[in-house]
Amino acid sequence: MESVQQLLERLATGVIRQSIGADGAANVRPCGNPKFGDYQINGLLPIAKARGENPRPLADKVAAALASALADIAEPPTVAGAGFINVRLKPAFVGSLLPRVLGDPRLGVPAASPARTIVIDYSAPNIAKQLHVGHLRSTIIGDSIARTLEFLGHKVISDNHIGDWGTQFGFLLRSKSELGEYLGTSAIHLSTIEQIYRKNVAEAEKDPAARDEAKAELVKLQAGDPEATRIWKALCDRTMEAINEIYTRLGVRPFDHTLGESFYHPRLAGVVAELKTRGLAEDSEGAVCVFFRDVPQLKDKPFLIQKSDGAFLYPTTDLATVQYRVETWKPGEIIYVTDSRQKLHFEQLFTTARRWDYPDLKLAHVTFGSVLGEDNKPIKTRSGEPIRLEELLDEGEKRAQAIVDANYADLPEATRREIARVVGIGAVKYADLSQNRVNDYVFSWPKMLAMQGNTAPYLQYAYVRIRSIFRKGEEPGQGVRGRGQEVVTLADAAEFDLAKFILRFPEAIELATEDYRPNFICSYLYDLAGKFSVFYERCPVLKADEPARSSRLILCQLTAEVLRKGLDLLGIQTIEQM
RNA sequence: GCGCCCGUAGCUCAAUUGGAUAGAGCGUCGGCCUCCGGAGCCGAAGGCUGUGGGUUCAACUCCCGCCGGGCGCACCA
Repeated sequence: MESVQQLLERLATGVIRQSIGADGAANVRPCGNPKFGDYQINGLLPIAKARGENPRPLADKVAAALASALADIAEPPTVAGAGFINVRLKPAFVGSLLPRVLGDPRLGVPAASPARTIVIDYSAPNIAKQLHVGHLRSTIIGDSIARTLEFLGHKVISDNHIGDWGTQFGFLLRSKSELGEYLGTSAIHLSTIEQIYRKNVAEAEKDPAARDEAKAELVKLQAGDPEATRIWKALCDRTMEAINEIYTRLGVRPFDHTLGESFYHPRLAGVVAELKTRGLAEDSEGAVCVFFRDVPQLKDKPFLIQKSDGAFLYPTTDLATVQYRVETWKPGEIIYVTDSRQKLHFEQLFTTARRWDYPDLKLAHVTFGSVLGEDNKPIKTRSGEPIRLEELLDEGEKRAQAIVDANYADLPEATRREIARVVGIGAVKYADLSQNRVNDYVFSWPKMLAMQGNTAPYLQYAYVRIRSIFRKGEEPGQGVRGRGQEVVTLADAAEFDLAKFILRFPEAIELATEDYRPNFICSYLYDLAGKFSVFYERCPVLKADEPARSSRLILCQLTAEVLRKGLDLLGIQTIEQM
């Protein structure tokens, strides 16, 4: 269904055209300050400027015409400031909308039009390595963006671009008999594989013979040697098994595709040849490069697609990946979620891809900053190693468990454990998603697990309190829907305020989608929970007389559903009690 | 050297993409429990948005210059 903002935009733009004959958009925004009203029309200022007229008289004219056009929707609009038109919604209009939102599986969020095919590339772990904090942001930000785009009705294709090819396998395969033993018999832990890798790297640093052996192993693998290939395959399988366990714990959606770098290997020579033929790439100092001489920021930053020894590089694979994705899925857009340090690489990649064959393809690099420790430096263990995701999730659950045990000793143990799991994992994810992704953020257990402030536990608790009303009142919740009640009465200011805010869920989704910023969903949900709290303190639900009781139950139900859906778009679960 | 990103309350962060009086949490101070879950709610104090110019009816937001911090820049990914 159409959102309130869209409705106002459509109507006001029409009125502007009719009343003053201008083509400009109404540019409807929520009012920054509620004292002015609910929505403000900002579009008259640019129109007046273009015409060289005083905006106030123009705005007066439009406001007068709007009064009748919006008669059922809003109070007569008023003009304020430099030429803003303020719109104040009528309770009856808002009340009439709520049952429709309740009956809408999308909770009032309009479907994307047109729906597009969007490939999203995130997480991208490496074979033979454990997931660590470095993978956390890409994985959960990507997952949330994928969920949100899909909710809007787009065709989303998630593709995990695994690091399954490259020099690390030379070092690993040097120990292939050792690996073969482990991989052949039982499940080997990734930490053992990492140890073997580190041992070989260390040896190669000291001993040139060891280095040559590693190189020779890599060559064998790349030439398709059966033994090397078998071990490599087993390493990939074992790693993905372990990584999928973490994905399951994290609650990220399964990837639609997991196509690693190795998948693109057969295409690489062709990519280089084609770019050279097309004149986009050229030989330089023995290697093959793409230059961007006409782009000021990139003019002294070549993009290397083939080494002087003939080997291909990360950029080559990424170009081949674009080619494959376009051929296979014909997407309108490809989104990459990686840390901001790779920004230059993606600028080069995108520029090259556009020049190559894909001028109309939208390419987006969604960047994010580092996770910092309490010392404001990238978070590490005492020994300087990256923190493994497994440990991190363990600790989150453990800390949540301690809080739950202390507060709810009366609940059965299994219930407490489930609560701790949902709260602990949710807290870690929410702490990350609630922040503007471009900044670094400081990782802090006490803050993310706090019950007050913009945290997952606070929102989960808000949800639980609402569900508790339905349990207590023996109202099944779903019973509220389909009761056939047409109008919600909104007598109290707190009811009206909450109701209007529920109708703004689509705005939050739109903001979050435009710039791939899940934190807009977070701050909306936090504000929603705050408005609900005010309502909850001031307006008894179960003890209220009709029709207030039914109306309030609908408000409760809607708040709960929006909270649950919003958290779901963040990849965070809710529970019924905690 | 070149390029990119970031400087907002004591601390950790928001700010609807150029809109009206820059908002939260923590911390500090003060209120609210015969009432649906107090892990809660309400209120107060706290700001020259790093800095100097510019564009605009309007700038935390855009442009230029400084000062701080981070990151990246030819054979790793």
